[in-house]
Amino acid sequence: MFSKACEYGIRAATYIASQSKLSRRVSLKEIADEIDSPVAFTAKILQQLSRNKIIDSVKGASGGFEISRSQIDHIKLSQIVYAIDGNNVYVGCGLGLKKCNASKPCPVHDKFVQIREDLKNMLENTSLDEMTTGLEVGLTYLKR
Amino acid sequence: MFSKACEYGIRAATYIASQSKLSRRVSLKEIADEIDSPVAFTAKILQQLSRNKIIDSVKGASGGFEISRSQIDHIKLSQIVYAIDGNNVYVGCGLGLKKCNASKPCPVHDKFVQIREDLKNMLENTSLDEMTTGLEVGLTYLKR
DNA sequence: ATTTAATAGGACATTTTTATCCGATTTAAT
DNA sequence: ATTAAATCGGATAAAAATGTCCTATTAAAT
Ligand code: FES
Ligand code: FES
Repeated sequence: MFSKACEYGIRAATYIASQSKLSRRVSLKEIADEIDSPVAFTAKILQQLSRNKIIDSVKGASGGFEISRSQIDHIKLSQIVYAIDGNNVYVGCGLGLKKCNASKPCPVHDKFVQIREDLKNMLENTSLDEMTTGLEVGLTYLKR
Repeated sequence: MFSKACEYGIRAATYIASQSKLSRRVSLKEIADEIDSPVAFTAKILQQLSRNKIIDSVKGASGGFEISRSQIDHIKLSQIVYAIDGNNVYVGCGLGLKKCNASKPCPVHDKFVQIREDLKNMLENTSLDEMTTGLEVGLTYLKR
């Protein structure tokens, strides 16, 4: 569904958001540990998210990653997925045809578009804040 | 969503089914041409489908690939996806946690499982025969 | 000023996926 | 029997995704 990079990206952003809500800036190492991801690879993904203004990075001693309260409320999963995996999940054909388009559809077009739209709507309607609510009370997890 | 191999596999099986309904056995070359896929790679995928009893292969001169009428009616997309991509699309966590399980769910579990189940149901309820119906009348396509 | 702890980013390595090549085998037709 | 047309299967190659390493840069603390 999503690339590994994207999965790590969502988990990382969610963890950063959860800690930012507690006014804790977090380090790369802590993030990788908390989401069970490879440290150096996670660093690359955090850079991408930072360049895309999804998270904030602070360099130097006592630096780390954080997300502002307003961003926590406004950033949706769809933006993270788009920043890392691009738009294929939103517009690509389920059978890999060069274009997905109702004027020359593949045999699963109608059924697939429904599912793709459901996924798109889910991602567009899920904020980082919503991602953190279960975490805070121990109902959901970022590793297992 | 699906691997390239799986996309080619579905398209190939659909094309073979459509021609088998016309009592035409088709060659690897013709299949690759009709679904716009790399010939040698497609050969590997057809072997997989053949070993999994999803299509029949006939060796030797005038050989090729075909699907029996009863198989066309009862093979579902889910079986093709499973044969090539395994079961991750049916049971995997959307955020890549090692296991997806309601007892220790990731933050998107509930929403993701819904979409995953919709996709699963769609694949389980779409037969190869249904895949071919639009093709036959020029309403759907396997390349563009 | 120096040290220390952190991210940034380029280069490199490994693994997986995608794709190609070629000889072996099978079967129909001659 | 020989030839031709086809799949089978192993080896290899190329590309993409995933992962690692190292140096530069930044900024706080001393
Ligand atoms: S053309 Fe295949 S999903 Fe739209
Ligand atoms: S635990 Fe992530 S989708 Fe179920």
